[in-house]
Amino acid sequence: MTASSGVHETAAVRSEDPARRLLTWYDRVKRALPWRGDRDPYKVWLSEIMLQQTRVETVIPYYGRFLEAFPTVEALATATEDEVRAQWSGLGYYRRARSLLQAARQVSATGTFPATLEGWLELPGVGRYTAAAIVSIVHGLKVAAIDGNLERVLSRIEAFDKDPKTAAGRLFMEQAAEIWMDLERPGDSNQALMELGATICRPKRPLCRDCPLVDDCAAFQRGEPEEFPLRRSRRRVVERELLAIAIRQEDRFLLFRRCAESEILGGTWEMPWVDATESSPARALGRRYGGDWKLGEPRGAVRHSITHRLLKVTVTEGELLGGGQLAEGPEARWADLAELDRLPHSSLVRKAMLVALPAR
DNA sequence: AAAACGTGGAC
DNA sequence: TGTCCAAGTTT
Repeated sequence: MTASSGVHETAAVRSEDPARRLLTWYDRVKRALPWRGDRDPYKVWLSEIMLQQTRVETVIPYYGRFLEAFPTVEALATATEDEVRAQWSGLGYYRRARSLLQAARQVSATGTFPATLEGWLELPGVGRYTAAAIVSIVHGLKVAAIDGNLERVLSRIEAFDKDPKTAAGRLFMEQAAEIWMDLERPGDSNQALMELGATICRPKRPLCRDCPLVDDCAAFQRGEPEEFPLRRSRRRVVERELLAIAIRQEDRFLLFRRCAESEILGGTWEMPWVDATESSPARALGRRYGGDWKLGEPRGAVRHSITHRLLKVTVTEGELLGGGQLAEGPEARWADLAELDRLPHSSLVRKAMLVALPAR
């Protein structure tokens, strides 16, 4: 690969080699993040799970609150799923919370955290990236943690002309990352590359003037850093329309707990909804939540649509007949507005609920 | 291998 | 307003 061109430099100029320059830059400008500078496996693990597909700024408050609620892996292991879910609420990708709890129980039963890449990979929710990040930071093992930042940074430096997500791309990334690994500080090498990707080598409008590696960057020399990394064509977004029924009692809303964990937002409390293509929404509601439903006629002032990614939600008023489901219990309960603020899926059901409020 | 999985910020 | 996409993992 092209980045190996620097290998033949003499020892005299070694202090200026790109990997050294990267670490020097990192030491100078790295952000002071709550999980930085702590090699406690529990904290590093937690931070890495929370950071999966989630921005640093989003994670910070959750990280602190979670540690207050569950200061140790033992504390987490003895928590209930609902307690963990409550701390995770709003962070997204709720499978992570379930996996985290399962993993905590595994670790607690074992008595100790893993200390190898393979050991970490056995924990649920810990994939190749996360395991690599943890062992490099916590145990100082020389393993590249290839995340989206690394893929972008390395694709640009090498002007790599393939999708990093392909098998060939992944192999290339592993080899390219190797060059940037400092034997003394593998964790910092990984974090430096990630920090560079997050703050300088951004997806859009990278700050190449401030980049410590600009002289090593093939994409910059071509004048088209934003063209990398190459990505396979996007799949078409298929929209699915849902009908959400706002069942109110003054300022409280009826929520249901859906049982299937495999569905979207599985296990969380939700507003009753059905697929909008159902020929008989009332009957579909009965199948989904039980009981006999009768839907009120949608009124213009109340009916409202929002679109969220693959979903379109239409809110309408409805009535629930047959009082059995109105009682609070494991399947149904009332929630007030304050609680709605703490519900996940804020862009979807919560907003749908709020627009269903009577006009002031 | 491709899809599913949440949310919020940027443009 | 719509699109992109972020410290990925799982099936």
